[in-house]
Amino acid sequence: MNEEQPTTTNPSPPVPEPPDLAARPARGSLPGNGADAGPKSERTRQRILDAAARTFRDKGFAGTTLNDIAVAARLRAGSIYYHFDSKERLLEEVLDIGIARVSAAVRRAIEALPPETSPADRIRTGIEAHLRSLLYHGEYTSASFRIFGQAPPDVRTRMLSRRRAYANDWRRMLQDARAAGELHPDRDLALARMFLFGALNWSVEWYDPEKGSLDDFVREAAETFLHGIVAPPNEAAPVA
Amino acid sequence: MNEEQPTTTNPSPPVPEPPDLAARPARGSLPGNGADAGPKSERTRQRILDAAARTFRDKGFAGTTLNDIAVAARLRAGSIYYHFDSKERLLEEVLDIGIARVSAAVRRAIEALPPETSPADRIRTGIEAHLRSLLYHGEYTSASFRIFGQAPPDVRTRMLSRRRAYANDWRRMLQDARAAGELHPDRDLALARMFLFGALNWSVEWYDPEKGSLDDFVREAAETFLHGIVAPPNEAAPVA
DNA sequence: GCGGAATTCTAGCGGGTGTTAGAATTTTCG
DNA sequence: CGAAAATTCTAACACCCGCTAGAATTCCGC
Repeated sequence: MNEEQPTTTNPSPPVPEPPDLAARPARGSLPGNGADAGPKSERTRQRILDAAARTFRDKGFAGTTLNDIAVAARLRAGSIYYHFDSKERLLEEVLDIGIARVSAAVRRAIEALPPETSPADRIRTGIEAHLRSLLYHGEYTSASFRIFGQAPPDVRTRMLSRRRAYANDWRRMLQDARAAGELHPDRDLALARMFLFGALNWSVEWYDPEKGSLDDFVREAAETFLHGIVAPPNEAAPVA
Repeated sequence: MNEEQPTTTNPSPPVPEPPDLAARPARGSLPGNGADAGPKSERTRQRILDAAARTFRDKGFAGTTLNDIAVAARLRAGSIYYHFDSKERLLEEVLDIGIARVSAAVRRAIEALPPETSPADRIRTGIEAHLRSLLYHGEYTSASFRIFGQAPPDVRTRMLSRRRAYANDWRRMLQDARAAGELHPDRDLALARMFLFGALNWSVEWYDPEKGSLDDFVREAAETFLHGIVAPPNEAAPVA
């Protein structure tokens, strides 16, 4: 299931990170230059983060050794402490990146829609964007959703506010669709939203990109959530 | 999120366990009596299992100490080894119980239906049974679905066959419904099935029994999966 | 209430953990 | 080039882990 991903050296993904992620303290303060740290060690920082995300996802938080991460990032365990204050804060940043990437991708996709797009179509677009981002940055996003339950309590509560913000985006989208009369009036929207999260996030555990195009997958996923699996009753021609 | 469930002392659940769970070796072999071990230590065994399930679910496998379990089971860590061969096998039994309870509950519920029940109604019943059992034995079942990813490889592969068997039950139910013409012909049934698992199992993370009756919840869940959230197009009276 | 089996506890071994201080090395740039 | 800053490594500390052997205790039929 997790036997050495075919990713060769993990090319940094061509997705612009949301710039406000976390004003990182950067232990070695720069002398005069107040701007960003030299990109020299920034790349090792990224290597550590990538390695941590992948290892956390595969072995869990407590099951991951700082040495595991160090080996994957091609340095020694002690050196990690030059870039991060503790194992816990390393986890926190990984979780943060995972949530931030997904929620930013969804927001961007929806804002790119023409203003007259119907609320139901916005939901469809949101689902597709969530899935794409979830499956593309598998290391961070699936770590974010698999490891969350085992995070130390303080980390978890700090993450919860970020989650809530993302959940609010979806709550709003669903309410808009209902207000437009596009949703079945009996549906419980809170349940539907949690259902959706469960269904979508679980896909990182089983989706296999070799068994069909990603485009088809995300389209079909949105369709299944919006319309269910039961055939519409209008011109049902019962076979035989 | 999991701050001390209101369960006081975890009363042993009144659900008859499937009897073929795992012919447990019972280290202290009995002299003449070949039948089951004396119920004396059987209850401590259960206490250990309950404590292990809850602690595994809350802290993950590697994050759980044998001492954590021992404290929750009111004995000393070394004593656990009288009942179980290793931490790994303790995990294995917890996972096993979780899967077995859910799949047995679903099978039983469906076999209790009148034979003329339509395939779609069978699916509805299956969903409701899965959810009920999932939420009722929260310790084992949610451990089973949260911890699976962090289990040691050999444990995981051994569990996978049990999972596959349960998945096959669902595959069959969905195929029957399609053969009966009750499902939308375009739907991808493999995707729908995984969607369903994700949505249902995620509910252990958020469902709050104080916010509405379980009956309403499971009914609404089945409805959402079967028909989706979008309003049927027939007599759509656009408001405004 | 005695005696032997069943169950639990105590104490400890070997090993691996996160973390740190300081030395060693590499990078940067005047 | 050479010195100062940035980065990495080495070696160790204190601690806790899963697990085991054997002593201590509890249980239970006679």
